Formats: sequence, structure tokens, C-alpha cells
Amino acid sequence: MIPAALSDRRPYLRDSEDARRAALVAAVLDLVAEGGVDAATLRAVAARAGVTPGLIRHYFGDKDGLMRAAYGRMMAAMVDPCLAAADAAGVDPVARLAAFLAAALDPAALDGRTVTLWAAYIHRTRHDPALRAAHEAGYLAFRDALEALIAALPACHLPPRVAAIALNALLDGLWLEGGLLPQGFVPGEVQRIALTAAARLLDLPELTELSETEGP
Amino acid sequence: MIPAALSDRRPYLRDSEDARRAALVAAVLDLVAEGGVDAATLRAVAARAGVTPGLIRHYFGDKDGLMRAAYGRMMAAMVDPCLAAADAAGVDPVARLAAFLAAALDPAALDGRTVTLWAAYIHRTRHDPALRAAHEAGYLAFRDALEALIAALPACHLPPRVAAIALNALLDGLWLEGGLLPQGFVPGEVQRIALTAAARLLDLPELTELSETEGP
DNA sequence: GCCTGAATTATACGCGTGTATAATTGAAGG
DNA sequence: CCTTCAATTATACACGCGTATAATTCAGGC
Repeated sequence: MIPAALSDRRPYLRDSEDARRAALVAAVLDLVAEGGVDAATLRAVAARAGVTPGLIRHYFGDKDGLMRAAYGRMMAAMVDPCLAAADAAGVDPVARLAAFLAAALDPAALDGRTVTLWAAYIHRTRHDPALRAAHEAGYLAFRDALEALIAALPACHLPPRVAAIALNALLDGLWLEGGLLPQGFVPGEVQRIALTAAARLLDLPELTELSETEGP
Repeated sequence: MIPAALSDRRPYLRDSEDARRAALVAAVLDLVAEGGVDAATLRAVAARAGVTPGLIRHYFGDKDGLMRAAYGRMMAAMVDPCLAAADAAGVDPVARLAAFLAAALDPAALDGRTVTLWAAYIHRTRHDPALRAAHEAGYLAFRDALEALIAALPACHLPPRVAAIALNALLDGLWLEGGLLPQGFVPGEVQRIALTAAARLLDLPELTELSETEGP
């Protein structure tokens, strides 16, 4: 046996399969957000996850498998908090909608990192059928949730589908602009605009004061 | 002199500097739209433009120079038609706005190719200062034009800045969704939703019939 | 009618990539 | 205690990339 001091072989550390998969996926998302898809080379991913490139092949088969897993994780991280916020807001339809909107444009989600990450994947969704399916599923889940929230509203003069599409587009656009040009808005402005515009689209009384109920 | 039949050297064809730059930039945009940024290698770009990789270096210095030029061209192709449509619509503020909106969501602009192209560049705008400046300039030009159109409107209960941001976000989102999920909408639906939502946001009478004045 | 110089092509280099396969490690079962 | 097998690392390979530089071709000035 070769003494540790003389062997430059990387120490052999075991871990659970779940932990390894999670670490590798997290490394991909970090790298993509920092330097674009190009930065997420297998070697860089492995280094950040503290393992060796071969392990990626062991767990994900090839690079496409890794990227697909990372994309699924990203979509969940974007959509789930909004659904959870609505559910946590109780039963009042207006409060539920306001909570959903506020969560969608939460400063954490508005981070340019997330937008960059999302954009970096978009072009792949057009050519990779698996990614495309994941994209459509996530997008429609979000829009359907929005449509359900709108349908539960007391009075809305627009068909729920139309209102959901328009409101969803408004959220997407604000999320995009807020994430890409953070210094173009004063803090909280993006959320306020979303609530104002949503109120006008849906014939609702002003929603803005609802979001300011988070006192210290 | 070696007979042409024996020389496999590519025929030497001269062209103007403008034509060469335009051909190379067009080749970049085509390739990026088709296969993402990865597909736009210097060799592939040169082949599509009918030249040799060395020419790219001659005209653009390095790959970054090429990509910057292509980005500027893309932004102009997205923004200019909207400005032109508004100017061509005469002096009525409402007609001008409707024309601008319709142009922004024109089927040609709504092509998934354009969205893909745009997304493919986004992550670079976060790290490349020159691209970032180009992005901000194009974005703000668009939004300022929108704000000017809104400010000229007869009555608007929203501050022009807020209305412009919201409407711009709505356009961005619809453009995104329409381009990425074309089969998720019936033809013309995206434009109709944009006009309906804009009318509600701006306290305007319905705008939808304005876009249907294009009879044969 | 040559000669200069820009436009264009050709070739070579070094590097990093994804993939494949072999070598090692350690834990669990008999 | 030994065997077995999955988890992990190490090494090798072939390829395409961006860049650099040298060789060619053509047009215009003298």
C-alpha cells in the first residue's frame, strides 16, 4: 500500500445516490447561471460537486441525461413556490391570487441568475423533445394554476383562459425585465406594477396593500 | 499555373465589405436560431456564408466581434418594424398604438426562431459589457417608444411609466409564449389578447377591430 | 505593364471537450 | 476472513474548436 503522502489519488469518499445526484444537479445549475451553458462542462460540474467526471456517466449516462435532470429541477424551483404561496394564503380567492403573484415576482425569483438560467435552456427545448415536454408541462401547470385562481374570483369580465394567458404573459415579462435590468426599477416596483395591472385586467379593487402586510 | 481541374483550391471570389459583413452576420443568426449558440462555430458560419474562416478574423477580429455585430442586427430587426408600423399608422394616437402592438406580435416576429435567437444571447448580455449595453439600449428604445405612444393617448389613469412597463411586459410575455408554444394558441389569438388587455390597462375602448382592417 | 497592398484562402497548432474503458476502493454477505 | 460487487477514480482517445500565420489572388496606381 502506498502511503497517503505519496499517493496523489483523490480520496475515495462514498455517499448516497440521492446526495450525489442532487450535488451534481446543483453544480450544473450554479455553473450555467454563472457562465452560461458553455461553462457547465462535465469536468467543471464534477469538480464543483467534489467528484470525478466518470461519476456523472455512472449516474446520468451521458451529458444530455444530466442536463435534463437539471432542467426539471429548475422548473420545479420556479413553479412550486408560487403554488405553495397560494395554498398558504388561505381560502379568500383574492388573497390567494395576490399571494401567487407576489411569489412569482419575489426578489429571490427575480434574481438575474434565474432568468439567465432559464434563457440558457430555452434553445435546447426547441430541439430536445424530452426538454420540450418538460418545458410545456411546467409552463402549463403554472398557467393552469393561474387560470384556476382567476376562475375562483368573484367577478371577472374576461374569459378565464384569456385572463390567464394575459396575466401569465405579464408575469413572464416583468420577471424577465426585473431580472435582466434590476437597476431599472426601484425595489418593490415590479411587484407593485404587477398587482396594479392585474387589478385592472380582472376588474378587481386595488391589490397593492395586500402585499404590504409583511411587517417586521 | 495549375489547371482549375487539378487545383482543389476554393475559387477566389471578391465581394464588397458590406456584403461580406452582412452575409456573415446573417449566417450567424441562421445558425444560432437553428441549433443554438453552439452551432455557430466559425467554421460553420464561414461555410454558410460561402467563405473561409479566416475571413471572419479579417472583418471582425475574433468571434466575440462577430457575435456582437450579430446581436446588434438582431435587436434592430426586432425593434425597427414596430417603430415603423407606428409611424405608418398616421397621427391618431390610438391607431398608432394599435399598429405598434400588432407589429410587435406579428406572426413573423412571433416565430420561434426569433425567440430562440433572443434567448440564446441573453446569458451573454450578463457577462459581456458590450452586449449588455446593446441590450439595454434596444430594450429602453422600445419601452420609451411605447411610453411616448401611451402619453399621447387621450385619457390614461395610470402613470405613463407604469403603463409602459406593464404593457411592455405583456408584449414580452406574449411574444415569448407565442413563439415557444405556437400550437398552444389559435392563429391571431395572441394579437387579440394583447389588444384586449391593452385596452383594459389603458382605459381605452376595444382595440380589436382595428387590427382586422387588413382586407384583401 | 509591373508593383503594391488589401482581400481571401490554406495550413498548422494547442487546447478542452465528451466518451469509453480499465483500475481501485470499500462495504456487505456468507 | 475472504469474496463479491457496486461506487468511484484514473487514464486514454479522437474530435472539433478558436486562433495564428503563411501563402495566394486580384484590382488599381504609377
